[in-house]
Amino acid sequence: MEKEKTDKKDHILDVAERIFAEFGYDGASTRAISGEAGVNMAMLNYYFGSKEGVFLAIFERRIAMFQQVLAEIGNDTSFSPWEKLDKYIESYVEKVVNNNCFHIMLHREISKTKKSELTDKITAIVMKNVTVFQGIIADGVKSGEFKKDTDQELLVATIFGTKNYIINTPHISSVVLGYDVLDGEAQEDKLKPRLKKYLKTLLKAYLQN
Amino acid sequence: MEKEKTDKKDHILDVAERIFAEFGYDGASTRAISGEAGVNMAMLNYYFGSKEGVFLAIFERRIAMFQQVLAEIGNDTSFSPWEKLDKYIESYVEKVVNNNCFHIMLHREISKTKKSELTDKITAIVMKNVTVFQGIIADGVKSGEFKKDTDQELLVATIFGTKNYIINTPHISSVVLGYDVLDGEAQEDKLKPRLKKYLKTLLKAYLQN
DNA sequence: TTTAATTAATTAATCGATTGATTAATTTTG
DNA sequence: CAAAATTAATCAATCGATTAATTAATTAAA
Repeated sequence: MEKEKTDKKDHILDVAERIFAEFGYDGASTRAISGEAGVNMAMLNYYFGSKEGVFLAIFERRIAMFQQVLAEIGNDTSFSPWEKLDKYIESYVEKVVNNNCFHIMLHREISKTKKSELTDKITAIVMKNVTVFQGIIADGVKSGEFKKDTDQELLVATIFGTKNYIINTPHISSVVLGYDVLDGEAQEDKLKPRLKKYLKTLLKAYLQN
Repeated sequence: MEKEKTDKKDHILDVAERIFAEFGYDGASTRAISGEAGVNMAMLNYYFGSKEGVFLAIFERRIAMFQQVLAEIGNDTSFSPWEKLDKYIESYVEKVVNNNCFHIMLHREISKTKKSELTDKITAIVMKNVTVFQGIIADGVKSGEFKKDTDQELLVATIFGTKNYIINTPHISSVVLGYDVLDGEAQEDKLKPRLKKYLKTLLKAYLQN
């Protein structure tokens, strides 16, 4: 019973995540979400309080995933900067591609120039990831393993931006790459390994002495 | 009079572009747009037919800008691949930063996974730019000036993605870079030259033999 | 174990507010 | 005067949210 309820809630959040990715936060109506999820509209408010509550619940559910990535690599001193970089790329590409709906939803909201409670919250979450990556780069430069005269900040934009471009503009990137980047099978067979390899190569080209 | 009318229309589109960037297409109400522009709400429909008409009018107004970039460099055979690349970066960074509201608005809409007439239109526009860039890279590889074993498609994602990340997630990139990336003065003094230089360096590192 | 009481889950109907759009009347312009 | 521009008022539709009533599930009492 307790388990079933959680499953039902999870099902609603799964559907909501997809609908938010399809239509955007404002474009996704609670009727569309509840209808697609096969539950009464009032259940959304019963479970999550409000539409924004649904949105935030999706976030809370995924935050754990993000922080796991950080915990894995973050302050592990047994790895070299290059190894850390590799592990970070591996782990991050994996998580982002697997949760592309959430990722698309997140970035659509954060791209609103008007500040709000929501954009602040999202910014804080994303910044955690950025900071870890920045730390790895900074350490590598400090220890002399990475080239000195690099633009560390814009390199951040490149790594996250490349990944965003592929995931967040699927209509474009699917044409460029020649296969549907949102298709699960294509992601496993083609996109993930290719993207990992490319990002590593790119970083090496730019950071190597 | 004819001139004034055009000015008024342009003013409305300027305001609408900003509001769309702030709140997204669905989040931006026609009342907010007309109110901010200081015109009666009915004028939007009188001039542009509908809310979507306003949105499309913004596009039509900016498309010229995009195609200008293409015309400048596109098929000019007097430039070497490296020169073309330089010019493309210069021109593109300039246009995108100057029209960041439009750019944000465009990418928010194109990130909707659900296909629609609108996403198709936007995709077609963006693809024109992508194709030109791809052509420059392909030519360079063909002529032997660029390294052979590169991932040309993902390099596209990197160039456009880096720029997108800075412009489309201003709350993040402003923190990372240390200044407001949406501020006109900071854009001229810091962002533009830095971004141009970085992208050229990055391309050189990845493409040079 | 059966039954009564209590809580949780779910539904259909409806609320007021806001949305984009339209109308008809008015003002401005040529 | 005639055409274009502009306004205030209002339209139906949709939005998120709430209500009160009903069913299902859990617990307590006998």
